[in-house]
Amino acid sequence: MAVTIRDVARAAGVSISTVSRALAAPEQVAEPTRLLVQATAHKMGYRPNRNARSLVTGRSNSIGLVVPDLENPYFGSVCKGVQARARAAGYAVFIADTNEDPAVETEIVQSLIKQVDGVVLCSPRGTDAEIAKLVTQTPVVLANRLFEGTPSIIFDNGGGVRAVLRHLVALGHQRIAYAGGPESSWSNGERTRAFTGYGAEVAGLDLIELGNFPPFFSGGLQAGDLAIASGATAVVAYNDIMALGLVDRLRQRGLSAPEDLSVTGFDNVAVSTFVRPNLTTVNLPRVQMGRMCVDALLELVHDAPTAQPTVTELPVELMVRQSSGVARTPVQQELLDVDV
Amino acid sequence: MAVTIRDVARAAGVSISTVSRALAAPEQVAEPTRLLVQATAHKMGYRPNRNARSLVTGRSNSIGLVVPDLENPYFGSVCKGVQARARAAGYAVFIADTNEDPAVETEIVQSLIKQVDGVVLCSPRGTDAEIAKLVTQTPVVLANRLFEGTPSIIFDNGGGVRAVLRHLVALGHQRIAYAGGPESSWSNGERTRAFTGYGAEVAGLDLIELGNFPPFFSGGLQAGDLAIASGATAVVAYNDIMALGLVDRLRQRGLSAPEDLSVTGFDNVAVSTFVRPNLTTVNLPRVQMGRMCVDALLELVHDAPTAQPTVTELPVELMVRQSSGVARTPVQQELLDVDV
DNA sequence: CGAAACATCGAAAAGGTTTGCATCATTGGT
DNA sequence: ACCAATGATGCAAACCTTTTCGATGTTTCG
Repeated sequence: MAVTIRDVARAAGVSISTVSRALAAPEQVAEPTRLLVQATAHKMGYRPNRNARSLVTGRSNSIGLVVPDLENPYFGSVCKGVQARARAAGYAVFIADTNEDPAVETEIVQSLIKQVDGVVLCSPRGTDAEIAKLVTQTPVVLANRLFEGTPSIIFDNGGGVRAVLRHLVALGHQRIAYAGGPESSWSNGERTRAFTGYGAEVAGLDLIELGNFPPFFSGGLQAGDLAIASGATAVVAYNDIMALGLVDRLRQRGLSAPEDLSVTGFDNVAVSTFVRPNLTTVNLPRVQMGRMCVDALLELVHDAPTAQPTVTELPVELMVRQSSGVARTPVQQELLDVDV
Repeated sequence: MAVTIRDVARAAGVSISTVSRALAAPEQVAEPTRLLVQATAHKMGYRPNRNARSLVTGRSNSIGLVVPDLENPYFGSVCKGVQARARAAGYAVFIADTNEDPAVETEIVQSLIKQVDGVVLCSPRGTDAEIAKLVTQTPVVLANRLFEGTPSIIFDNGGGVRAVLRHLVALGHQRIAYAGGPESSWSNGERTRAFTGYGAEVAGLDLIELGNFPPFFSGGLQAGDLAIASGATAVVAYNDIMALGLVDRLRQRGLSAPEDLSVTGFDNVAVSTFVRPNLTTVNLPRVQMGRMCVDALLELVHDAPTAQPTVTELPVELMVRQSSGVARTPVQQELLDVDV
């Protein structure tokens, strides 16, 4: 059915090996032969069987991409970057959605390993032990997660949080709350740490952790009431969707952002500019993260022994928009005075 | 390095073929042997080399998924469905993002063909001729597009539009505008046709086409002014994001939905419930679409000769929310009277 | 002119799996 | 007790390619 290298060889009157070389390593075969072979191959529409090639070379020219949830636009962006860069490098991309389930994650990765040259693990939910086991089996690059000895691409979460806080402080906020994401999330840990750490850097701040919430709209609704009750004048949300929920809960309670409470998000997902008030948030270069993951992975695949694992921290950018404003002075601050 | 079928065979004290059968065709091997082999294979962490398998069977057990834009949550959902179902069936998924570019689309599909058993083409932007050529080369299932002789999964666009219009008419709207999406979009064609067609079904309606707009927030902003100028009391937008833009433009002009103008969307993307007013829209079961694409494709791959191409129309659901309300009677209708 | 280096190409192995066919044992029927 | 049928398992070919190694013929240099 399909035309094989054998057919080409016969048609061109040369050996199989010559055909292989004429196409893969042209400099190793004499000009006339090379031209003949290339012409015949092209005329017959010959395409090397990638499976056969992979079987002998041990390389598949494809990579795996594992994400927790394909429906989440956050990961969609990363996927886009990964796919684009991989394609440019001649690699195909296997995609896997773990449904946020660590068990599925390990299982799915295991089944991928055999058919790819390496894996990009995006925001992995698995334990360190699981990752440790994985990295012994195949080249791995981590996104949004650190693991000793494995190349990682991460965002400057700390820088983002500090930029937000600096911005809020400049607006006169002193009592600021943080509405956290999932406890198991690595980036939430980073952001929480940066948040509380900022208290030591800047004197006179009153930083409140509201707790951990599901990183969805509903989580923001929950956090909203706590934020109001906390007496804070500004809330930093773990991500944009939560910030949206927060803003909405404020409105439900007859309050509004930024007049009564400043609200900030994280991620800068598209929707943050589609709503009123536009969300002040931190832009994360997600597509670029995808691209860099591929770069790091291919480097690992090719120069495996020499390359030393590095962690790349991508710069983030504060996007000041409408949901943050000057701290309100009235009621709440007076209450605070009473408190003291 | 990796554990092969040979290792398992040696460890279990059986032949290679027995191992192969014990795992792939368990009914062909005696109970005790089967259990022994399965146990050893599992213990050793044996995973069949898919390349070797594909080489001999001629099947890759993987499918290709081609989408216009991975960053678009619409396609993210479809991807999720495709991936989940494919995985359940033991198939891996190659993903490809065409960047909405027809040229890239054909190019990328061609490079995929040789390494997959079939392709799911989601909302293809290419011409019919390109699709015609493609379907001769590999099993193909189309999503959001019809092509003679090729299985397709589509949404009941017409039903969705009619449901929206029925809803608006019930609210007293008579002069209704449609803000179209890209001219080249198949589903926009369907929706436009249903929109204009509804005028014939229901007497006394005044249906206005505002034109074609980019299916983004910016497109909605553009359409907003035209909608206001049209004197319509309700606008049906091609999709949710445009509807968001429309609502925002209304607000910028000092108007609001649904008081001054009812606005409806299409797709029911997550964000449509995160905004005020919540968007009245049409829910499309996108994840299910992904699943059904895989079902159709695998059927095609397995029973190729017998199966006759079918088009499956997925039911949609009108989600009535806040952005649509009773038609306003004042100013605009009086102006209309003058007009007549 | 001879030998060594080189350029070119072919033969053959290797890669891991599936599967048709052969073999062997067991069972049931006569 | 023998034969046929059935069931379980092993043998070996085949899938298509890359790549090592060696063979052959050619050039270069001393």
